[in-house]
Amino acid sequence: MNRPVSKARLSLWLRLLKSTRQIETELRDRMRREFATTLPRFDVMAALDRHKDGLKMSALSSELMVSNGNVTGIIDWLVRHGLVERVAKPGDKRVSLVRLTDQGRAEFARQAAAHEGWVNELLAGFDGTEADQLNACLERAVTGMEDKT
Amino acid sequence: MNRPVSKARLSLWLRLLKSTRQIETELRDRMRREFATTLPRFDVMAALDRHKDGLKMSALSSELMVSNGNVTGIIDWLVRHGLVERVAKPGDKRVSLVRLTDQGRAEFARQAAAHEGWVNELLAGFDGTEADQLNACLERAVTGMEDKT
DNA sequence: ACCAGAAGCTTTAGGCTTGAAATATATGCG
DNA sequence: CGCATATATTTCAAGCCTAAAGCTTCTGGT
Repeated sequence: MNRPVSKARLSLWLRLLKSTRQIETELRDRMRREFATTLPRFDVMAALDRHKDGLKMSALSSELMVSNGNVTGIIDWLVRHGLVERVAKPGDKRVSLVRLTDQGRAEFARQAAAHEGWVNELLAGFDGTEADQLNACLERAVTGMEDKT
Repeated sequence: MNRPVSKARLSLWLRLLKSTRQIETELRDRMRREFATTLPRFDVMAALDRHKDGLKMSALSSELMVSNGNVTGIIDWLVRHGLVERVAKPGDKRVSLVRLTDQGRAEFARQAAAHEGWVNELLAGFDGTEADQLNACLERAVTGMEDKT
């Protein structure tokens, strides 16, 4: 039927979008019901947990691929609730490093365990090999994309 | 290194999220610069273009996998700008069918052509076979997911 | 030392998104 | 018919997100 490659790529893009949205919806729902929190807050805490010695706001937003100003509000909330603290960086008053409090670390550990279980369940359709292959495939293809933007 | 399968799935999920976000960001940017519009508006118009004889609001939101109330505001905007019209369904005053106007159809055709080109360019890292395989793989795995939700 | 420009963060305006409540209409059962 | 229940949509409050503008602080060249 002579389907041009651009149609195949468009289909793939729509599928990618749909799958991601479906999984995200399910995870958001469980996060809300089980922990009364949101996915963006969880994502921020996950990034901070990966960087125990603190992250700059700009590093945080680029790691999460969201805009700079956006993170401010989420961090404000986490600080208000005692899960995160801002630490002035000695020698540069512009920078505020941000990191989990002990309470934040404990809370995150609870959430992360559940989260990993949910993802494992939702992606049960992929076995280990398949998951690794897909991961590599996406990484390769989308990494090459960055030049063009 | 005995990496459990749940870690592979978690990695895949993070990769999926990151790739999708990256592509979405680029598409949003181009839509804004070239057509002064947004991705959600484009998505709505695309759905309406696929259903020439009109869609119920509820069918629209379920097709796009977004919440019911959400679509109302987007449709309001499109109606205000003459791209979409609401048509009462005879025999059921609750329902309002919604469809593209001639102007909407023309505008969408312009945008869709550019959009397909952009996707084709951004996903150039996948050849046709690979795109089809990935598409099928995602469809299979995520379709099986739906039971659990 | 001065100061132009860069770097880091926050604020703001506008739009998207959700879940829940509210409104309006339809349907079926007694 | 009369009314409970279901269906279709909108409204609402709260939170997420972006781009752009606005602070403050640093840095390097003169």
